[in-house]
Amino acid sequence: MKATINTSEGEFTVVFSSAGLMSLVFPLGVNEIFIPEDLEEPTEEQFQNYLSLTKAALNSMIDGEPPEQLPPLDLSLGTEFQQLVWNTLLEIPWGETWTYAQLGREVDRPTGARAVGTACGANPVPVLVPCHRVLSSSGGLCGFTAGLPWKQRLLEIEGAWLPLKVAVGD
DNA sequence: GCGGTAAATTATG
DNA sequence: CATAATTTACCGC
Repeated sequence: MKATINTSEGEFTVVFSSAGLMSLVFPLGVNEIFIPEDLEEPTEEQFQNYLSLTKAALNSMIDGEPPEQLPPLDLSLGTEFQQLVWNTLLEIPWGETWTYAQLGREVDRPTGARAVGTACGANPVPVLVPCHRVLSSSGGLCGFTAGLPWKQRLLEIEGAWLPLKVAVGD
C-alpha cells in the first residue's frame, strides 16, 4: 500500500505492509521503493492508523521537535545485522549525533564502522530511523542515500549540526 | 592541524 | 573477490 505525505519540505512517499511502515521516500524520489511480491497488504484500518502516525511523526521532525510516537516499522526486508543497526539508531536521542565507530561498539562490532555505514545506507526508512545522526569520527557527514543536503538539513532542524563539537556521549 | 595515500576491517552481492 | 555512508596511521606542508 503506497501513499504520500505532504510536508513543508515536500511530498514524501511511504509504503505500508500489514506489519507497519515499510519504506519512506524523499520528495525528490532519490531512493527507490522495493515492494516484495508477497507483501501482505495492511487493512484499511491499519493503513489509516499507520499513515496517521507516520504523518504526525514526520511533521514533528520537520517542525523541529522530537516525534512523540513513531509508527510500527516493518524491517523484515533487512538482514539480521542491518536490523540490529537500525534498531540501535532508534535509540539515538533527539539532537544527538553518534559516529559510525561508536555505533559499531553498540552492536558489538568495534572495528566494523564501515559495515555499519553500509547498513545505514540500506535503511528503507530515513528520517524516522535517524541514519542522519551518524557522522564520521572527525565530525564529517560522509554520505547519505538521499543526498548530503538532506542529511545536513535534518541535523540543522534538530540543532545537532556541530561539526567541531559532535555530541561526545560517553 | 590539514590533505593525500595506504592498510585494516566487516557485511553484502 | 570486489565494493562501501569508515578508521587509523604515516608523510609532507
